[in-house]
Amino acid sequence: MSRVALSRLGRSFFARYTPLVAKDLLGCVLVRRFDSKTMSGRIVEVEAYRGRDDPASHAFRGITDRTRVMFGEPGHAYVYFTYGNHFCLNVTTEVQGEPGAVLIRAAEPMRGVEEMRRRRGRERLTDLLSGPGKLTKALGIDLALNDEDMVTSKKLFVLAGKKPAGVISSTRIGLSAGRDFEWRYSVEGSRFVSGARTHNYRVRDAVSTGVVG
DNA sequence: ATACTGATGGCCT
DNA sequence: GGCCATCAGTATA
Repeated sequence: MSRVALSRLGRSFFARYTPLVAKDLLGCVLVRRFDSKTMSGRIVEVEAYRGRDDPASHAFRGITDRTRVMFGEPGHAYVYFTYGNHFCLNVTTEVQGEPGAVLIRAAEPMRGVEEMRRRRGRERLTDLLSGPGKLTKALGIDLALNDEDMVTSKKLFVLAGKKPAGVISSTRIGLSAGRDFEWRYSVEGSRFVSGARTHNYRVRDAVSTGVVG
């Protein structure tokens, strides 16, 4: 059995222009580790958020209690609670003092699938990590992990991965300001991105399995 | 396939 | 008080 040693992403990876970090995170492996369980997924969809130049960013209006970690050391988890129901996971970017973060929107399940199913209460692989709120629920990520240093953490980190063949950039989702930037990046052709169900993939699945809902 | 809506709570003006 | 970096369900067709 052969094994490829994947190395953890270091500080310098994150200390760069946020849209570049976002694009380079595609294909990397997000790992969530508990004492006895490990879950992981290949990142397939992300969004970049910056600061004063980005009206969609939480950091647009400057530093607050919530956004402080976006201004801090790169490579930390920025976790926030939204819509009264969900958590979203970001990784901070840019050099210390310069705000930036990449929202991890979707991933392809790898290790710990049964644990993710249990936490999500859903069976299909494409329902486990295919959206920012789903992903945090499946991986057990909440405010307790806010500001976690993902460069050194045993609980949450990112491994380098294979660069995807095709990358699509598009406008970001679920916001009103900042619609002009194409800072959403996704792996071309992936069935594991958010909203895939409402596009062509359901049809393809139905054909390949011979089952139509 | 698309549209909409309720849940539910923190953040910011 | 209004607005969300969301999701799951329902309605309509």
